[in-house]
Order: sequence, then C-alpha cells, then structure tokens
Amino acid sequence: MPSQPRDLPQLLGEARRWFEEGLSAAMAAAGAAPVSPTQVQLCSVLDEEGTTVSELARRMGVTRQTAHQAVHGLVAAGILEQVPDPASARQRLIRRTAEGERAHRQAKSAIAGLERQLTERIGEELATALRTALETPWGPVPGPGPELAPGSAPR
Amino acid sequence: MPSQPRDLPQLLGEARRWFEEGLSAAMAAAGAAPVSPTQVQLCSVLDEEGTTVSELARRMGVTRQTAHQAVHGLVAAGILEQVPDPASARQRLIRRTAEGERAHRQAKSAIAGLERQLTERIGEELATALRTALETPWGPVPGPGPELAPGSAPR
DNA sequence: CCAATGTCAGCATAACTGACATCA
DNA sequence: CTGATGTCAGTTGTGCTGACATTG
Repeated sequence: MPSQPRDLPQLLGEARRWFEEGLSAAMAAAGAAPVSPTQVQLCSVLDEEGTTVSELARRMGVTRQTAHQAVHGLVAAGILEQVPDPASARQRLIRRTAEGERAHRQAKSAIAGLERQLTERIGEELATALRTALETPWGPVPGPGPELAPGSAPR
Repeated sequence: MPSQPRDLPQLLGEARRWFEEGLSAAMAAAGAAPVSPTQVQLCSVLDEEGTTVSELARRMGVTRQTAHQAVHGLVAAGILEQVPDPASARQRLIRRTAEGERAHRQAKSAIAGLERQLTERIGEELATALRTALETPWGPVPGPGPELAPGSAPR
C-alpha cells in the first residue's frame, strides 16, 4: 500500500530484474550453460564482424580489464573465440563461435517472447510508449547544479 | 548505428544507470557521504516506523545476511540506528538517525529533480507513459514455457 | 522442542587499479 | 618515443551459504 509513488530508479530496477529472471529461466530451460548477467550484457554489445576487447569495454561502460575477464570466461565456455585481426597484428577480434551464435539466437528469441508477454499484459499502447521513452536519447546526466534541488540550496 | 532496436533489458539498464549517476553526482555535490547503490536501495525500502532486518531483506529481495551487512555499514556511517523493539525483545528495529533523515530528504529531492529534467527532455507525455508502464504490475515472471520461443520447441 | 530472528564467519564472484609487453 | 591495445596480478566490495545464539 504505497500511498506515495515509488522512485523511478527503483521501478526501472524492478523492470530490468523482471526481464533478467525471465531470460535466465528460459535459457536454463533450454539447456544452455548458465551465464552471468555480465556475460549476457557482453553478448548484447557484440556484433557480427568481430570487435576488440577495448571497444567492448567502451560499449559496456567498464574498464578494459573487466571486459577482458568477461571475454575470458566466455572463451573458456566455448561461446566466444579470439581471432587475429588481419588488418593490424596488435588487435585481436572477438567473435562468437557456432555454439555462441546458437545461444545468441536463443536469448534473442527469449527476450522477444518476454516483450510479447509484457505487451499482452500491460497493453500495446503502454508497451510501445515504454520502448519509445527508453529509446529516446535522455541526453547527458544532469550535473549536480542547484537546479536539481530548488528550495534546498546547498550551502 | 543500430539499425535494429536494442533489447528492452539493455535500455532499462541504461535508464537506471542514468538515474544512478545523476543521484550519485548530486549527493556528492551536496557533501553527503558516498553511499553504495546497495545502500541507496536499502534506504528506499525503509519506512518511518522502523523495520526489522529480515523485513528489509524481504523487500530488497536478498538474504537476511546481506541486508544485515548493508545495515551495518549504514549504522557505522551514522545514517541508521538499531533500537530494541518494545513489542518483542527478539527483534531490533532499524530507523534513520537525524542525519539519515537529512540525507534521505536530499536524495528524494535529487531524484525528483532528475525526473523533472527527464520530463523536460523527452516530453511530458512520454515521461508519464514511462511511469505508468513501470508502475503497472507486470505480473509474475513468465515461466520458460514453449510459448516463449515459438518455432524452437524444447525437445 | 520448534520457528523466526539477529549475528558472525568464510567463500565466490565481479569490478577496479596497477603494471608490463607489444605494435603502429 | 608515444599512444593504444592486450594481458597478468593484486585488491576491494558485494552477495551468498553455513553455523550459532536468542527469543517467543
């Protein structure tokens, strides 16, 4: 009985968790190797042509070392492979293996299914609005200016 | 240039991160002690009357031990305090201290400011729709039934 | 005695910083 | 030589399981 509306960040976290749990359950049911949320995110920023670790790190918003570690785990699991870049010998491209491609298709399918379920439950209008609102660029994070908390000027 | 729309979970994560970074920056600028995301979540599930650790754990969706650890950190930081429950001696209520109340008001103000900024940027219609979509109960996480991935029936 | 709670201790994972080798 | 990249090593924080005491 929350008379007051919950925080938007909190709601966003719940929503994300809803998807994560659903995806995890679907993948587990499909017999896929259990992957951590980090690895799921890593897969989602991959592309078909192959990418360097540094580029993956930038897309994920983490350090190169963290990305490297995540890649290492997926390579060990047989999901990813590292191939030398023909263009420059100092770079190594990260690509999906055959099994990685299969797992990726499964995951995409599961997510699409979840989104379809969501649309059925909250209505097509709301679901479309949700996607539109999230896809719209929100711009840079507002700086901690006084305009954030008018009436309580930070001394 | 993602010709194909990004995943909804990914978008939700980005949105949450936008809020988290903004809140963190605002709190830091206000001179508040830096709190971890976990502790922010803990504060958001607190109420005014005081709550037991077990109840907090249930609301956060983590184990009692994890909640206890987070509480311990906030207590050490002077944000929370543990008071014996007058009703039953086996429970100890968690409440905010005076400084905790102040920090909580600051945080709420900052979040409201962020939401206001967001509304200005993406428009009131979309912002309202976003909140409505997130507040609408999504129901239980869909089980890993075959309807999630039509065309790839699990053996 | 049993169930729920609060607490302590140890373990696993994930992210970070630091450092170094390699190559354009 | 400098800058970017890939990699290894160590550290910190967060959440979990296991175990135990206390209380109703």
